[in-house]
Amino acid sequence: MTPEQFIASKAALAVKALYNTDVEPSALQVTFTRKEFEGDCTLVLFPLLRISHSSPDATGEAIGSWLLENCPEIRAFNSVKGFLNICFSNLFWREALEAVTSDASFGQLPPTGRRIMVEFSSPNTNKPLHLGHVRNNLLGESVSRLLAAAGNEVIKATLVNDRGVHICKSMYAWQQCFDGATPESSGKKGDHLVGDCYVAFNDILRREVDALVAGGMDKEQAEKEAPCMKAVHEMLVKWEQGDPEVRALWKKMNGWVLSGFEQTYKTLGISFDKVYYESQTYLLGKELVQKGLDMGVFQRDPDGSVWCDLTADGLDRKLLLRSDGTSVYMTQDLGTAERRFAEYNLDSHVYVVGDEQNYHFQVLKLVLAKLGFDWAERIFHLSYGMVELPDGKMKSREGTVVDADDLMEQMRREARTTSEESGKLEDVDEAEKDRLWSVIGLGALKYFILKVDPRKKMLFNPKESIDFNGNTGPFIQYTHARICSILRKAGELGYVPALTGAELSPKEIRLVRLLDQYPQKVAEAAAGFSPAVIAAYAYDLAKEFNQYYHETPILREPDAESRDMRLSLAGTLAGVLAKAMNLLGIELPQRM
RNA sequence: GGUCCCGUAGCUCAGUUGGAUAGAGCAACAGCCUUCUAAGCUGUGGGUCGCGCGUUCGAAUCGCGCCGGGAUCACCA
Repeated sequence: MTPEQFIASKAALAVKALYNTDVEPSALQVTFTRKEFEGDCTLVLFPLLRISHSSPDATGEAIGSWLLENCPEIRAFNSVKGFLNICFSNLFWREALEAVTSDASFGQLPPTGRRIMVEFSSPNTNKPLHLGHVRNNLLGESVSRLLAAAGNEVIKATLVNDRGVHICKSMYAWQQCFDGATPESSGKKGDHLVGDCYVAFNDILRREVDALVAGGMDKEQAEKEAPCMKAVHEMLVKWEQGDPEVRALWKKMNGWVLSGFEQTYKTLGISFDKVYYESQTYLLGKELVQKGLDMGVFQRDPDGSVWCDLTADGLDRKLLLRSDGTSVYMTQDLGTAERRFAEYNLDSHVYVVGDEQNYHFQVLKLVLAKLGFDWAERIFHLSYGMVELPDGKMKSREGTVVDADDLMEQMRREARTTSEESGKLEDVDEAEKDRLWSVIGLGALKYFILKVDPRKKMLFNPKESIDFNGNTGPFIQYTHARICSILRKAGELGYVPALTGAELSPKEIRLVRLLDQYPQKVAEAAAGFSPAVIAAYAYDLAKEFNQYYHETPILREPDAESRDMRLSLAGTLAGVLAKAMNLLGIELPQRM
C-alpha cells in the first residue's frame, strides 16, 4: 500500500466516524505535498465539504485531529485553504526505507500471467539506420523492458522488410555502377554500401527521367517508362519466380545489410527474441481474404480486386487484394497478426510504428474485428511522433538524414572530450576509458530521445550537440558515479552502510518518499507505454540527491549512526537509479 | 474536403483520471571548488498555458467554436 492509499483509507474511516457517511477510499484525492508546504501527503478537502457541511478549515481540523489520534504512523497535520497536509512519523519512513533497501527485486512487479509481443525496428534492407529508426529502436527496447518489469512475459520481435521494389533498386544500381564492390573491398559497412547503391539508383532514375521529359514525355509517365524502373520491376518479377541469379544477388546484398544492422543494434544495446523476414511472410493473409469473403465482410469487385468497406466506421474502402490477385501490405499484416497470436498464444501485441501509420493500424484492428478475432482489440499501436530537424522532416534526397552510426560515434567523441577535459579518468586503463565514453555518449543520446513523451514529435538540432549538462543522461550517470565514489571511500575507511536508528532529516524523508514511489512509476510507465515517465522520475531522484549531497556531509559526519545510515540511503538510491535507467537501456557507470 | 494529432518561458520539454503561487533544462546574468567527483549546487530575470465562450467551489487539464501547424485518406510499403 502506498502512503497515499494509506491516508485515503484512514481518511475514509475518519469521515465515517465524524460524519457517519461511507466514502470509498479510492474516491478521495490524496497527493504528494508540494515542496513549499510542510507535510508528506495532502488530502484535498473540497469534495468532502458536502459531507461535513462545514468550512474547509473546520473540516481539515476535524479530520486531521481524528487521524492524529487514531493513527500512530501520523505525527502532525496542518490545514491550509482546503488542503490537509499530513506528516508521517520518522519511524514510518525509516521502515519504508528499510523495505526498499532489503528488497533485491524492488520495482519488479508481480507476474500478470500475460504474454505480450512487442514488434519494433522493422527496417528496410536498402539503406542504413537513421535517427528515426533510433527513436523506434530505443522505444521498442525500453517499452519491452517496462512491460517485463510490470510483470508481463515479453517477446521482442522485428520484421525485416527484405523484399520489394526498393530492395531491387539497390541491387540494380550495384550491378550497373559498383564494379563488384563489397564491404571488404570498399572498406564500408555493408548497410552503408547498399545505401550508397540506393542513392545511386535515384541518380540514375533522375537522369533518365530528365532525358525522357526533354524528349516531350510528362514526368509521371517518364518515371514509369525509365529503363531503370523497367529493369527493376523485371527484377522483382524474377525474384518472385525464384530466379537463381537474382536470388543470389539479393541474398548477398541483404547479408551485407543485415550484418551492418547487427553491428548498429549491438552498439545501441538492443536485441530481439524473434526475427521475421518479409520475404517469408509476405504471402500470409490470403486465406484470411477468402475467409472474409465467405463471411460476407469483404467484397470482390468485377475486376477481381477484394475490398473491405469501412465507410460505416467513418473510414474508406480498403483494398485487400489487387485485381491481379497479389496482396498488399495490409493483407500481409492481417496474416502475420493471426499467425503470431496463434503461435505464441499472445494476450496482446504492441506495434512500435510511427504515427504516420495511424490510419493503417486503425484499419488493421477494424478488419481483424470484422473477421471475428476477439484479440483484435488487444492490438496496441504505439504510435510515436517523427523526429524532425529545425527545417522539417529528414529527407534523404536533400541529404539531411542523420545517420545512426555517425550520431553514436559523434556522441562518443563528445563524451571523450568532456571526460578528458575533467581529467577524472586519468588513472583508468585505455580499454575501460573507451567503454566509459561509449556508455556516457550513448547515455546522453538515449536519454535525450526517451525523455520525450513517445506520442509527441520531437526536434533534433544537429548544429547544437546533445547536452551533457542539466536534464540529461550524463547528469544521472554522474550522480550515480558520485555515490559510488563515496561508497568506495567509505569502504577504504572501514565504514559500513547500515540502517541505524538515526532520525531522518526532512530532506532525507523526501528522498525516501521518492524511492518509495518507484514501483508506482514502473506501473504508470508500463500502462502508458512511456519510458518518459521513468526518465522524469530518475531525473527528480538524481536532482534531489545532488541537493542533499551539497548540504549534507556523509563521510565527514561525526555521528557514526547518522553516517552509516546516510551511506545506506545513498547506496539504495544509487541502486534504484540504476534500475530505473536500466529500463531505458542506459548503463550507470561506477565512475566518470 | 473527411478523419486523427499537436499548440505551455527566447529554445527544448514536463505538468492534462480538474486542485494550492504553472515547473525543469538550455541560453543570459550573479555567486559557490585548500572540505565526500563543479558533467554539480545556489540565486536573478523570463508566461494573456494559441484565441473566445461554456461547465465547475476550482480549468493548462473537460465541452463547443475559431486560428495556426502536422499526419493520413494509393491496385506504395
